[in-house]
Amino acid sequence: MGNPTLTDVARLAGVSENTVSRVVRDKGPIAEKTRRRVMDAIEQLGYVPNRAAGSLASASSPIIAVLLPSLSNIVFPDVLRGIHAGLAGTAYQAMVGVTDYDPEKEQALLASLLAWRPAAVITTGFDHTPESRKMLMDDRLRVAELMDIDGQPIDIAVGLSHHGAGRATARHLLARGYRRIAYVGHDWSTDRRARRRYEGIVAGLSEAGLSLTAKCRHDGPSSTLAGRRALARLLSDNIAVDAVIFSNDDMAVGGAMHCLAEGIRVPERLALFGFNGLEIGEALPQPLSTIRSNRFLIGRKAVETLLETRKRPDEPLIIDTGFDIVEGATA
Amino acid sequence: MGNPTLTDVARLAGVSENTVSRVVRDKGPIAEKTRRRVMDAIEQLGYVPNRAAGSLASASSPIIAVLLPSLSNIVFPDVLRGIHAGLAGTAYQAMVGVTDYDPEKEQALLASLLAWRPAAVITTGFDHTPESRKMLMDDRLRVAELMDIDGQPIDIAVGLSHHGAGRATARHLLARGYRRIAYVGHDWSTDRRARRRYEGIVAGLSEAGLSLTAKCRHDGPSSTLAGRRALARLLSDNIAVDAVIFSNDDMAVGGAMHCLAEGIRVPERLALFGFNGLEIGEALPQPLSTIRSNRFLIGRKAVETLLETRKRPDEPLIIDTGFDIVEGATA
DNA sequence: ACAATTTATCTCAGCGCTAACATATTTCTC
DNA sequence: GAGAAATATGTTAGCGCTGAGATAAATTGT
Repeated sequence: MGNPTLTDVARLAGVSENTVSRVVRDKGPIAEKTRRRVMDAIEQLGYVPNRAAGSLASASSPIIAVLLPSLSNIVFPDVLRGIHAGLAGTAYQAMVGVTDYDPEKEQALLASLLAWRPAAVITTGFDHTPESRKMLMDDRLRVAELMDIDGQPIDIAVGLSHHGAGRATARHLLARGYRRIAYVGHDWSTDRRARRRYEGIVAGLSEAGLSLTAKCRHDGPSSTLAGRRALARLLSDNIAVDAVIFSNDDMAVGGAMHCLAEGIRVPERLALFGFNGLEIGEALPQPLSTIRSNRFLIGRKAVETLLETRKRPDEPLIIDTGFDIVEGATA
Repeated sequence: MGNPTLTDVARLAGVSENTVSRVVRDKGPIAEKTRRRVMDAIEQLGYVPNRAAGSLASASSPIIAVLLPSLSNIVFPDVLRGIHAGLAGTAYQAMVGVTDYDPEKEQALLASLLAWRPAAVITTGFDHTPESRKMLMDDRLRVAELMDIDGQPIDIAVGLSHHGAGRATARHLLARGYRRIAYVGHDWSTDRRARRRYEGIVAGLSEAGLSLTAKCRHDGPSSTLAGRRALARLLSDNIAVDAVIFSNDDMAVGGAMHCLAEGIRVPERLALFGFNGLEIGEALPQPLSTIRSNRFLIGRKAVETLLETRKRPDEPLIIDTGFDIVEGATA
């Protein structure tokens, strides 16, 4: 019983423990002959280094703590994919916690993840409890705040301007001649970025001297079903509307389904616009007009930047992964 | 600099290190008065236990290694949600690796995750390299193999019978009077469970003396777009077909989109059937007929069962989370 | 060929915690 | 109120690895 340890390998290879350690970590000069001998011993014993011991001795662990608000729609799994892509081939491991958009939960998870002395923390947005903020302020810790860049990052922020995306949406629809624009959204007490986009939309319209013709907010998380129902509700008020901006693609796809079911001609009678650029939008009978957020890129870029240097930059760094308007056929 | 340690807390509280350790881990008898004193000291110093040290000393870590084939569609994030739900409130943490359906990658990730001496490993399916299998055989390690139960588990398996689900699909369509049934699928060299369902479909049809009227396989991962295109291709052959079974809901939703775009009446002219029971299927103009796989439950149940007892059962345990036919309106 | 480098390896203390056992303190029993 | 039993706390020896510095071996320059 008991897995083989460095000592076992060292004994078998006839070298000191430290030499084995150096071979394993590929650190410091090693004679090729010695390396081979050590590698053979490792192979023979099936040695797997004990990371707990390594972390303890080096006072740092190859762990990246990742705090995501949710895994319920594909957005954050996409970010997570990006994170894993950035981590692939390194010795680092992601340790994920799900906060359910709750800063208190974030704080609790953060405390428990910090117990591993991670090399970095990846979290979302700029809303943290004061306690969380205090923990994240520690200069020895790298911190990435993802998704949003409209704020003051602790260390680095990677994402896009949601206000800008909202504004771009408004301008796009205005340029296409739509004037009676409505908004269909979901609960943004949790999803602050949806709110930022909304504010951007309002700002964009107001620059043209306009405002939203109507709005309808579903009181809960976004979903296709919610979008479908919310659009139905909005239209039942019989206010003249020629375009609807949805809080995201899930909602927008639901809206498209409502139009299909009710025979509402899109975009002639009603234009639809989403946000995120999900694959499902492309597969609709008419591809959804939307804005592509580069979620995978956000995750990957965050990891790459964090691993680039062990130390924080002098000034908080903002990495804008941008967004693209996807023309589609619904607006 | 340097975080406060057990020793610091012990000194401040005027007790021995071990007492602090026992308070922190809530283990062994502690006088209420002592506990309070220690807690105060912990609070005052902002002490966070070092898990690396703990793991080293106790030769086990509160880590659950999770190996998922993909994060690209919502299926595995759903499982992961279940895992996190099961883990919430415990001291355990999930450490996730993504294998891209590649047993070699699984093996590499497994080796690297084992370096943390996790309490358990959660992986998917029964296909592992011999080396992986050897690592998983270690009796001190709990192992859960998720998604499928048609096989011989190492320790426990949690999931559903994909063969059974395929068979149920065939029977359901037969009972509804469909006879010319086609199959539209994706690449199953990686996704073995899709293949098992296919085999179940064939078996179900064959019990009624029938076989598939036509089939079309997209050479790549499943997606809405792939489903849409594959159905178009299938129908372009002009073979009389009155129902199509898709390898999963992503593909089926794509198929539904094709029908919407082409004005094919569903289910009168063509019935559609999926697999998974995704939310998007419910939001279609006609709710998709499909089979609900209880993905969240699979993840949660796996964790709960693993944490129930530290030791493996004498006999490999199979936990059937079942499946439900979702009637829908497309078949 | 001898010192000055460079390269390769070793020695050893200690990271922060836990397990096992020893010891002290309180509570009960008759 | 003495001893047994239960409860509460302390002592000590590592867990397996890494970092710093010491030492040895090979290479270079002159």
